[in-house]
Amino acid sequence: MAWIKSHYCGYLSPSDVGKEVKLTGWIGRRRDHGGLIFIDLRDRSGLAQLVFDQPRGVELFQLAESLRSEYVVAVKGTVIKRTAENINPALPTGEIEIHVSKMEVLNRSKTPPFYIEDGINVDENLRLRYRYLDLRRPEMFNRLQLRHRAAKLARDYLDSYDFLEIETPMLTRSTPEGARDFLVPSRLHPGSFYALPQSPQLFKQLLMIGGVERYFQIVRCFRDEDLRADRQPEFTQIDIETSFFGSENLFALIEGLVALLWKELRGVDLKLPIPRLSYREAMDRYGSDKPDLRYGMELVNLDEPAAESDFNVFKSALDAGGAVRGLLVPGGKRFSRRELDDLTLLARQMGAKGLAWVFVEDEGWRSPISKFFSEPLMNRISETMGAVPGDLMLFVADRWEVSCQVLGQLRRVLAPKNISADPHFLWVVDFPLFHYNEEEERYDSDHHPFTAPRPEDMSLLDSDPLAVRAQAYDLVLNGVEIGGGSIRIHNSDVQKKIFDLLSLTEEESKEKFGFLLEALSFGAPPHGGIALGFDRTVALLAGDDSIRQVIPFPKTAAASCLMTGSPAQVSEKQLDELEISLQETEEEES
RNA sequence: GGAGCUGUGGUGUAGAUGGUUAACAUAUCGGCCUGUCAAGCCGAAGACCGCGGGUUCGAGUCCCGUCAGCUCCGCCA
Repeated sequence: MAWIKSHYCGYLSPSDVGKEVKLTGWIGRRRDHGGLIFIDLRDRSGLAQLVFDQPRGVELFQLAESLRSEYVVAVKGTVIKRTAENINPALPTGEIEIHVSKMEVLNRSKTPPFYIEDGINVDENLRLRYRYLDLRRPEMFNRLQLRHRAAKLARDYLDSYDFLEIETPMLTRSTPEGARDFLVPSRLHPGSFYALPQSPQLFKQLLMIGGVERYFQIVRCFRDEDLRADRQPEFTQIDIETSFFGSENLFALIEGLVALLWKELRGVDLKLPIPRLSYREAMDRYGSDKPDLRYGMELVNLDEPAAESDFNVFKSALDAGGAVRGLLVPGGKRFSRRELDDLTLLARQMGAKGLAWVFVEDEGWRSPISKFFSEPLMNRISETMGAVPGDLMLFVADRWEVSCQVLGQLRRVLAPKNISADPHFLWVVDFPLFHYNEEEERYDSDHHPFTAPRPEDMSLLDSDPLAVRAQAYDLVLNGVEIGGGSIRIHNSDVQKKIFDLLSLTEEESKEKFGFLLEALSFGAPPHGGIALGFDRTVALLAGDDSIRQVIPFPKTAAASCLMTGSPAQVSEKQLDELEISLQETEEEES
């Protein structure tokens, strides 16, 4: 029997009744009644019920009796309409079944270690070790399919705007700053190493200088940092770069793309344009540079009333140029002393010196700090916060960033339980160009060293670098950063100046980035771009919390692959060819 | 680098305060069964409780260490 199927199992319908079909797939559940056997035949499309009984041939029936889970078979049979009482409304193909006339077992299978079906509850360990079995589960195949469709939509969309998909090197050079690089030793240059790209950043800029004008790439990136539910050592970006294309054009382009994805893949109509918040405002109102706008609980500025209190913690923070911010927790009276202690601990871990709390009751404040506040002041603060009896108010007084960030973290922890999954997109713009690196005692790029300052802030580069705003932007969805980009520096003098401010010596910047500085001096067009985190985007489209769900073969939290056993040791010969010797591992003496 | 949670037949779980034959469901194997779709009924086999120490007359249970998975902090331009 030829193994080409005439139909997919899951797409058979009453309109196929009477047809002779050829099906291929895997054996799912088997219901053996002795003289009558029902078998769910599964392929990537879904299930169809096969029926075997004695009168249709003893040999075929015996073969059907020998079938076990995950055997691979090809069958030929007739699509039959089920009688009314035998219809299974829970199954898309529940109105029909296949009366098999011929069957070939193409392969047998060991008993799988877990059920090949949706909604299973097994250790992720097992799923990762047997990922190929996990991928047979419909919900996993659907994720692969969703990912494919998202990629295809993005490609076609960008193609329609004249973007070219262009590949860039995977073996490139290590650059300072940014994440830790994955290094690849060079055999032809012993002692030298390639780095896998953290992103194609420099290459896409060089493509702009190369006259491409509109580039994109759905590309793997590598960062040797610790993992999270939304971070893998290798991940995929939709990487975009354009020339002669200001940030407004870029926003419109990306908004069109995400609207297309959500429309086609989720049936959701996004309201465009996507709202924008400056970094400053996002921090001030939500305590985060990627706020989740699906719920309120905005932070409240209490600088003025706090200054009038006798509470030294508030006053000294304000005197030092800091800020006092409040977070209202509606109905927060249910919090126990112990839960408050946990919140305080969290606040301390986030860098706050402490956390002040106030229960608002009918009689007024119940709080360890109430003695520092007059009655009118307490009322004024409650009013500013919008608090009513039964609510809990949390206050942090510290440096502005700390006050905001700590309460922003608490806002996330204390978020309402049943927030909708509706997509709330947001652009966060006007990031600072630099932040101060206390450890290294120098300025670091907030985004990356090729980000252009806002033109009106250029003069601040010399006087107050930390006040310079960048032409950088992040795309945020429901509290998740799904993309970020910037307008780049296209002038070699400005680029030199930035390198200088980053405390890169002329020698260093020439050594590491000389090719870029030279390229910028040959008529570099104004350009800029963005990269969307493809794994995160697909995970959000799929409604998953972890990007591992939408990556076919992901790594564990310790960055290993449980299926292949990578990373693994290599042979002496391989190391010799690379002139690499391993250090003796130090045995602990105890 | 740090913190927390988890680890018991193939799988998912139960095993208060330490007590001798580690329980249940499901899967598996065998038998019966012609309308099931989580098929049903009967029976069988299957676990040295992640690993290594320790405390104890006695450890799945308590202690220490270690490994693995997950989550978070640091880290991620």
